[in-house]
Amino acid sequence: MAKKNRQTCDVPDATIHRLPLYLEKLKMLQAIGVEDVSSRQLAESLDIKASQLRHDFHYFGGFSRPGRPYQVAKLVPALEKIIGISVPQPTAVVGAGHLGQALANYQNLDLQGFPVKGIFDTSPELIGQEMRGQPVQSMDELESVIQREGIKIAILTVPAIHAQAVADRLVAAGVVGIFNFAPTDLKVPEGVAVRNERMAVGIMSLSFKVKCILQSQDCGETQAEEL
Amino acid sequence: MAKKNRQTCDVPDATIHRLPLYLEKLKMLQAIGVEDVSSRQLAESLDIKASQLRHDFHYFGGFSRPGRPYQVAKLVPALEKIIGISVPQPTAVVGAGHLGQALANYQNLDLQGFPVKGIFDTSPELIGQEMRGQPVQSMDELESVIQREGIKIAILTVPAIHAQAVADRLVAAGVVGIFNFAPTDLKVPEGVAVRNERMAVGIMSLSFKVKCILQSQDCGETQAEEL
DNA sequence: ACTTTGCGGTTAATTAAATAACAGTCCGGA
DNA sequence: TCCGGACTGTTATTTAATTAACCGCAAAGT
Repeated sequence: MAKKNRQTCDVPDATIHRLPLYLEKLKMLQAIGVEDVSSRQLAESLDIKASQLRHDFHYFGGFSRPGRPYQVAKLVPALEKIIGISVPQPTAVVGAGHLGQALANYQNLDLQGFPVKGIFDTSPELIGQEMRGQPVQSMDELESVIQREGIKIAILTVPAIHAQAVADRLVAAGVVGIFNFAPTDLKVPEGVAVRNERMAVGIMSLSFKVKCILQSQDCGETQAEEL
Repeated sequence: MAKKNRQTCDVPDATIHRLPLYLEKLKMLQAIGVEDVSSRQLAESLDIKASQLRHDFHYFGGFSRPGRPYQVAKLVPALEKIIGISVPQPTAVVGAGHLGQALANYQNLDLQGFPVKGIFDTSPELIGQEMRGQPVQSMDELESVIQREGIKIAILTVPAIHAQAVADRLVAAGVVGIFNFAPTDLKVPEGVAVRNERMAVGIMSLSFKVKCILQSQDCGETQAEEL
C-alpha cells in the first residue's frame, strides 16, 4: 500500500510524453467501437514495443484484470485522470497574434480538455474582436479572469521580449503551467511548470536530418564526394 | 581521416535537438559583441553541463584550437553548416488555415534559414490572398512550385484527414523533410524525415506536471489527502 | 476437470545518454 | 624561459531508458 501511495510524479519524462499518444490512440479505437486491446496491438499501432507500453503503464498500475487485455472503456478515463483532464482545465491564451489565434481557434483544445476561457492581447485593434465566441480582452483583465475562472494553465504566444514579464504576471496570478511558444527561456519559481514549444528547434533538427539524407543520396550517386 | 569522414548522421537525437539551442544562444552572444565563449559559460547559460556540450560538439569535431575557448564567429557558421542552413532552405507551407498563416507570417522562419517559397491551400477564399508578400496558391501548383524552387522541406498544417494524401504528394514531388502539425502519424518511405509537432502532446504533458504540482501542494496543506 | 494459449504485471538485462575524469594544448606572467 | 591556470578533445564512468524474459492468471476448447 505504501508503494502504491507514492507520488506519481517521479515518472520519466519520456513516459509522460507517451501518455497523450496512448490516450489519443485509445480514443480513436473507442470511436470505432473497439472494446478490448492488448498491449501488443496498441504498441504496434504506435510503433513502440509492447514491453515499453506495459512498463509505462506499470508506473500507475492496475489497468487490467490480470490475464486479460486492456478494456478501452476503462483505460481512457484512467489515462485522463493521470494526465489531469478528467475535469476540463480552463486555459488562457495570452497573445492574440497569428499563432495565438490559431491556438484559440484550434477546436481540439476544447475537445481534449483545455477549454479556452480567456484570450488576451495589448493591441487595441485586436481587443474586442471575437474568436471562438470569446472577445479578446485587454491585458488589464488578465489577473481577474485567471482568478475568476480558476485558470492554472496558460498558453503564451507573445513576442519574446515580453514573454518573461507576462510569465511573471501569470505566475503571480496563480498559473502553474505555462506552454511557452516564445523563443525565450522563462525563469519561473519552483512549483511552476514550463513547456517550451520552440518551432525553430523543430525545423532545424528536421533540417539536419534532411541534410543527412541528401548527403547520403549524393554519396550513393557520386560515391566519393569530397571530404 | 577515415574517422573524420564518417557520416555525421549517427548522432543521438538528443544531441541534434540541442544544436539549435546552441546556435540560438551563440547568435545572441554574437549580436552583443561577444567574441569568445568557453564551454562552461555557454553550457551554464543553457542550463546544461559543460561536459555534455563538449560531448555534443565532439561528434562533429574541431571547433576550437585546443586549450582555447570557442570563437563565436567560427562556431556560428560551423553549426549552421551542420544543421544544414548555411544556404537558405526554401520551404513550403501546405495548409493556409490559422496555423499555416501563423507560420507563414512567422518572420523568424526567414531569418533562421527557412524562407517560405510557397503557400498552398484548397480553399477558394484563401487562394490569391497575400501573406508575407506571397499569394496563397492552389494545390494544383504544388508539384511545379516544389520542383521549380527546389523545395526539400515542407510544413504541413492541413486537417488530419488530408495529411497523409498531401504528404504522399509532397514526397513524390521531391520533398525530403516534413514538419507535420496534423495530429496524425504519417507513413513515408525510407529516406524521408518526418517531425511531428503535436500540440496536444505538449499541453497534456504540461497538464500532467501541473496536476502533480497541485497535488503536492494540497498534500502540503492537508498533509494526508485520502489515498 | 484439465490443458493450452494469450494476457498483463514485474523484474532483469541490455542499450543509450548524461556526467565526470583525464590528458594535452595554449597563453600570460614571473 | 618556465610555471600555473584555463581550456578543449577524448575516454571512462555512472545513470537513465529501453527492451527482453519470466511468472501467474484467465478464458476457451477438449
